[in-house]
Amino acid sequence: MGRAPCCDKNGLKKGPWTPEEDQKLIDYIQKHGYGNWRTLPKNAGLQRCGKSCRLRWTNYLRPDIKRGRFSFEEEETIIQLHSILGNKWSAIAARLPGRTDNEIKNYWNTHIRKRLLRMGIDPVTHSPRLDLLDLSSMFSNSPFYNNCSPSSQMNNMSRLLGLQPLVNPELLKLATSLMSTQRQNPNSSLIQDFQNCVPSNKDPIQNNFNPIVQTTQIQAPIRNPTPNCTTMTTTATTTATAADATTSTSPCVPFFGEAHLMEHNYEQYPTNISNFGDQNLDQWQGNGLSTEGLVNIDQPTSFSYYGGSDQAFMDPSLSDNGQQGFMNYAPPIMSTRSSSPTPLNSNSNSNSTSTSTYVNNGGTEDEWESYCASDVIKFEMADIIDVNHFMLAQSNCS
DNA sequence: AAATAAGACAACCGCTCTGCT
DNA sequence: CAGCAGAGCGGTTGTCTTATT
Repeated sequence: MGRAPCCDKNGLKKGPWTPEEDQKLIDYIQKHGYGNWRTLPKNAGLQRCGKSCRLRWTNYLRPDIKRGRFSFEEEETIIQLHSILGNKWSAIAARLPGRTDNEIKNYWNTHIRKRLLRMGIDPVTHSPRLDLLDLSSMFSNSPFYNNCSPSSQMNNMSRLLGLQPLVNPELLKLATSLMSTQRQNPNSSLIQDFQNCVPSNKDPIQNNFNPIVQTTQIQAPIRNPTPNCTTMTTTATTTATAADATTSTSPCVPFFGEAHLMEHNYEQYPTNISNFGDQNLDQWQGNGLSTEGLVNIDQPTSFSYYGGSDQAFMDPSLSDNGQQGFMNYAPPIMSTRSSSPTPLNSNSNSNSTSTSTYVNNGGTEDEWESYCASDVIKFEMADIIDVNHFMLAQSNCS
């Protein structure tokens, strides 16, 4: 038996709401509260269906709705959260007080999405749209290319994409090795393991996404800089969901990290994604990968951006007494251009001063776009940590 | 100044999922 | 377990404003 329609459509008004209708709805809800949307319009004297009333209330009339243009900070937050949560507009809206999911969705589709596309950023993956530039096929038939090492191949591609300084050659080495492995043996268990690590996405665009990016995604640095801090490990050979994640409070020991990842003996491919240590980070930076513009997501107070100094990393004192599985990582999250050196989501009450770094102090359009391009090291946070956990921690501290 | 196109935003539609009874 | 209400989502349409011709 099918579900009964939410309303009898006959005689019910559609289209834009009039001020009178708005007032009726507001008056009724102020008197009786909302709920039972099916009977509400009749009781309120409205010729609307309950769903329409609910949407009008939640998207427009609610007293805590903030109208007006989105600020840079809000835009930053949307992009960050979207890179973590995807199209979970309500979850994103929950982190943007006064904004509704519909409003954010519309803003995303009409502004942010278009802008990212113009800049060559895939708004779904938040990564450069290498899928549109399948350069590997351009080179794959070239003797020059075939004689190159995988890292050289990727470096060449990166140069063509203007990404040269942004990607750790060692990471590229692995990625390209994986590519070649995949070419030679598409059913390679290693490739499957990698793909298992990368969250499946029902979005066909993402499903078609170039595995170059996907395989590099899991290698973003996760860092635990101090002893006795909470670490989080995930199982790389399974889908790395939050349920798979385990935490421990054991002293931070050197983790397998990048060097381990670079093992070309794929039989020994690590089963744990662990932290990205100082040495690795230094190497990362030494290879020209700026930490600026990378997001420190472990802070329970808010997102913030790495400033480039070590102080910008996690302070155990901020990690909820080590009970939370916070971790630092260099995620896909890009920084949008900031017009002023204002800490992103700076919370005046936050004790995260050491991590309240600034959004790309330069602030030119080119710089902003280059940060977007650096997003090649996308890290699908949502499948690594429990986003709700993270969000809860955030709200606990806000 | 008028017509048209483009952009932005509000609202709707159809569907799935969840929680409650 | 079935039925219902509500929430949420992606996609789409309608309306209004602004820019362009």
